[in-house]
Amino acid sequence: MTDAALDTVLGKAVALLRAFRVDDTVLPLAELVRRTGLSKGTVHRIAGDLVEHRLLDKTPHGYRLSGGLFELGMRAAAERTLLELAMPFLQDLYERTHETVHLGIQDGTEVVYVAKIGGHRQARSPSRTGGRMPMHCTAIGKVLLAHADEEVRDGVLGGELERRTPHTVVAPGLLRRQLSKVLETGVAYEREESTPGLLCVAAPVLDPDGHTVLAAVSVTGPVGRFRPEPHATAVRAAAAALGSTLSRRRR
Amino acid sequence: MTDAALDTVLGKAVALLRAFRVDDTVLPLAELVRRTGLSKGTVHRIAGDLVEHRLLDKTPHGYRLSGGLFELGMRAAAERTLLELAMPFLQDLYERTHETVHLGIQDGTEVVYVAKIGGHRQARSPSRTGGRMPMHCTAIGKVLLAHADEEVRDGVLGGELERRTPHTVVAPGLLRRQLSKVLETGVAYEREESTPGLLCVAAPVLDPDGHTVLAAVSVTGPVGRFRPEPHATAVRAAAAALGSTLSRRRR
DNA sequence: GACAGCGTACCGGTGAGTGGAACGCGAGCG
DNA sequence: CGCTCGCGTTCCACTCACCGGTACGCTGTC
Repeated sequence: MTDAALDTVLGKAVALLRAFRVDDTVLPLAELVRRTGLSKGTVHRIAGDLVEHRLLDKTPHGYRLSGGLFELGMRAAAERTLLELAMPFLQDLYERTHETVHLGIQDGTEVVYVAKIGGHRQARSPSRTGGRMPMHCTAIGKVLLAHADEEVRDGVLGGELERRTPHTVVAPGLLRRQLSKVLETGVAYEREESTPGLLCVAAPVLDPDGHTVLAAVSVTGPVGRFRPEPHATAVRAAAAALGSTLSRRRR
Repeated sequence: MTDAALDTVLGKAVALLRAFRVDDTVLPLAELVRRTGLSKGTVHRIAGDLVEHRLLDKTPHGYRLSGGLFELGMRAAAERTLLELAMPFLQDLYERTHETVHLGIQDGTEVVYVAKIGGHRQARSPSRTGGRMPMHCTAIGKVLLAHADEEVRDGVLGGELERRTPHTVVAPGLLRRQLSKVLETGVAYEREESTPGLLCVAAPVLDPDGHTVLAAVSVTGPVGRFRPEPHATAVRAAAAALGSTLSRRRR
């Protein structure tokens, strides 16, 4: 899982930033040394530089990603415009369902969540804005996968399908059948396949011209009170509306 | 306005990233050269490196901040936890008012917006998640300023108060009186002081123990249909509830 | 067809960056 | 109590990554 070249200052700096995993808040120097494999002196200096450049904060217990990085991240063009245009639709969808609403895009063989909104009673899901999940075991992932390039689809289906719960679909044949059903019906379901106790419906945000997926929208709720099927049309409608807004904006 | 040292690779790289202003989407190489003052060769190389490290995307028309940066930014500890904990309250507030809801924190002498949610009919405001505004002419800013350290308050009031609209309060005396009223009443108002046509109410998110401001919440709407006063109690309630949640979480 | 602006590529000198070693400190433990 | 271990910090001499000037090719525009 070690990524890019560490032989340049920049590479090391990025590695340092990337050493922070999604639920880390503050990491001590030593931990950074361990994760990056860099020498103590180097980490000390680079982390210091990053603090000066306001990408890291130094706390008594170690370093943490700073608000400057948050600001910078929110300027990322694609994600931000998608987020801003989508917000009203997600908002409507939330109001209609009062369940957790997600907006996700594809990146490589994974899903990246661009937005997550929910109320007080929201289902405890491990997803986070800016977080990642595998495609094969989430509703959003299945939607994206169903509409993805054949290459990506084969890549995912060909690789090892991680079994995250007893319900995770790991048989490529079954999954493939689910995906073609997604294309027919316009919605994908997930039933405790990524996280025990969670159910989910998702629909694609399509570019009406190019027939490509831009993103996917979903509604998630807990086993018990929540049934995904009744929300299918609402999710599909929200996603479709967002799709036409996006393509209108594009010209 | 040129910030940190450009004599190190890292400084240059950060300068390149920071060269993207809030509403830039894609910047050509030449523009980056202009903004950073670096030599063409250097920009070319560093931008290329940043692309390899997935902090920039290269498009036919130039470079843009990439999704990787978005992901990284969403891991910034303080902002993310604040955002996640606040979301349900903001959501409630939006549902109650159906107007644009903001969550902002103080950074130096400015406001940084951590969240902005709104529906289809939202007021056209220049604010953006991750964006900045001056403190003296926004409702959130006034709230934060009123509760800020004396040092900060004096700094802002002592400096030049930018006149953004004809309604902007630039008289330090008047502003100071407004601020003490904020402390009395628990809400701040803005009436077309930052943007023509916009009205706003904001309330502080206080740490009940330390009596320090953690953030501020606001509701914004357009002149005409929107009157801020009726929403004062709702905003105050939402902010207070968020405050006690935050401090409960802290221990 | 000349020109201007852009993106790309190349290169030799040099100082920024390197990581190992050494230090002080506090916590945990026998 | 003294020992030790892990952590953060500082220092330093070597060296190679980085620099910016120069040169090239391409694409529009007047």
